[in-house]
Amino acid sequence: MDKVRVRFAPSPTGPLHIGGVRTALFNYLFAKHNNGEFLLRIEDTDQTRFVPGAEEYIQKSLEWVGISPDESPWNPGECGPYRQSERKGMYMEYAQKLIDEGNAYYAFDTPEELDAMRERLKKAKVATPQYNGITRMQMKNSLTLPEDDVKRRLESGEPYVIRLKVPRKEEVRLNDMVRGWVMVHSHTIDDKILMKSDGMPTYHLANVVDDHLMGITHVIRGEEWLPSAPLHVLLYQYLGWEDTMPRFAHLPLLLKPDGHGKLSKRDGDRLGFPVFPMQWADPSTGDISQGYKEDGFLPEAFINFLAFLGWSPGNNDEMFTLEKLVEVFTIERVGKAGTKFDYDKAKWFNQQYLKEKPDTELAQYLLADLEKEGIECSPEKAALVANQLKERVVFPNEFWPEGKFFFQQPDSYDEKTVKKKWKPEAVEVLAKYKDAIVAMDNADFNAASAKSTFMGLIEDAGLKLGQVMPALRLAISGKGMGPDLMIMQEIIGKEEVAARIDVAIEKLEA
RNA sequence: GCUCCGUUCGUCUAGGGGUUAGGACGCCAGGUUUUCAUCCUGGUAGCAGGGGUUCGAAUCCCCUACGGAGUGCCA
Repeated sequence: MDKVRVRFAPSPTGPLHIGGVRTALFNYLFAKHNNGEFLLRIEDTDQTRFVPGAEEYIQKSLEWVGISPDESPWNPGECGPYRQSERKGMYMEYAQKLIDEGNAYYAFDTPEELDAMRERLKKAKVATPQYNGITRMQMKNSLTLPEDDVKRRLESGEPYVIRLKVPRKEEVRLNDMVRGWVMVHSHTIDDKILMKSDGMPTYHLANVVDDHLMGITHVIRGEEWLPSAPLHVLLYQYLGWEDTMPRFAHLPLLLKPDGHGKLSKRDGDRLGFPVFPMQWADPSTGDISQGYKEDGFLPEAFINFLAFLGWSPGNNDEMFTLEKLVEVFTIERVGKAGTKFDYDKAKWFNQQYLKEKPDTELAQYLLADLEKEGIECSPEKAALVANQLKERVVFPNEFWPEGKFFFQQPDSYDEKTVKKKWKPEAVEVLAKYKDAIVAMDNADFNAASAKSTFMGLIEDAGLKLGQVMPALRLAISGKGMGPDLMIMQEIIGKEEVAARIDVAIEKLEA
């Protein structure tokens, strides 16, 4: 058995969306599970749709999630080039072979003539107007025109395309790894254009030729390609490559979370969550679309979530690192039905991974935000703060807004809590507590000593915890809820705690 | 319209002739916690419908319905 080689073949027509990333991921997982290679090929045969920056975006996105290809335009292997536009000269040879063997032909119809043909057929109530075994005999092509006329047109430089001559009556079968045997009658396939008038191949030809030349053993792509897969099978047959034809696996589509239809680039703005792995600025409009990376998703959470869109390990396990996914991933466990995207579950995955991260690593996110705010902080303190916060947030970029009070005096006090819990008897205890800690040695002040001091005073006053604790929290953080109050104080420090109590009393008693 | 593909809790899914149809997210309730979050426990909710085959169907077959994709000198 040849070495497994798969490819991800995006078009650089804009940012990759999560459906594309999932396709890339499944390709990667399949390749690595089988000790194979994962390559990337840029399918840029449509020059009119080229979007600057799209290719770089694809590269960066795959890098971010950790599934960089073994061969690609920016890391070429033996089978280059890896951009179809740069392979332009390679395709005509194969188109010519098809023509020579009677499996393809030249066509000279203009777009207007094609439109007219389709209109005519529609009026005649033909179910599916197509350029096929019947209609091609009424069009302008090398099958209907005299040989010398064809020759003259070709030599005069008249624009032409090359079309596949699809047989009239033939059953085309393919054994899809996800869907099993799929069979279509050749008369439902039309004479697809193989070479465009600009000299570029269409997807169909380029795809088959390149996959063959690059030694691709398995084609794993979205279900939207299933209807044209029989056409590709035909091409492999006519090109004489049937014995090395790759196996196909058509992945279920990613659907809109609400309503119906394929998930699209616009859905992100409409539904309020990203559909792109990374932020994308549209070069023509300047519009910015949010991305998972910038929104605070950890790549391992993003990958884990994506893997479960259309695949499952077959047991109840849910947490899988990329390495673990490689180990257990098989195409057999890919489902057939379309999959709706659930953002809540994506967030849950992120939180699970966030909680497991070491404090020192999480501290980096906080440190970065603090630097932007111009606040100095030691890595040690940042780690302590992250530790207190990590089980209460979903995204690392919430550390700063959620933990502001670790670094700054509260600029306001939660009204509801003030109203309910800022009572004279509590304030009295607070004042005593402040005096008590001011009298303490700095070295003696910590969560434990703060707690025993505070508890002692509450007991002396004949009050309960719940009557005083919220007032202290309010004074320190301005909030009615948050992390452990005693640990908070230890991190913030004795002097600052005392100062904040003073400020709170002053402000709230005014 | 036509061709192809699909359909298990709201969502992601396990289960492929005999299961109390399992798990996860969400939601609800209770517990833990000074509070919130985390965490723990429990609950809610599903085999699209109809025919077969079979002692027995979520599971196999057929039909219907619904959904999706494709139907371009786009990929």
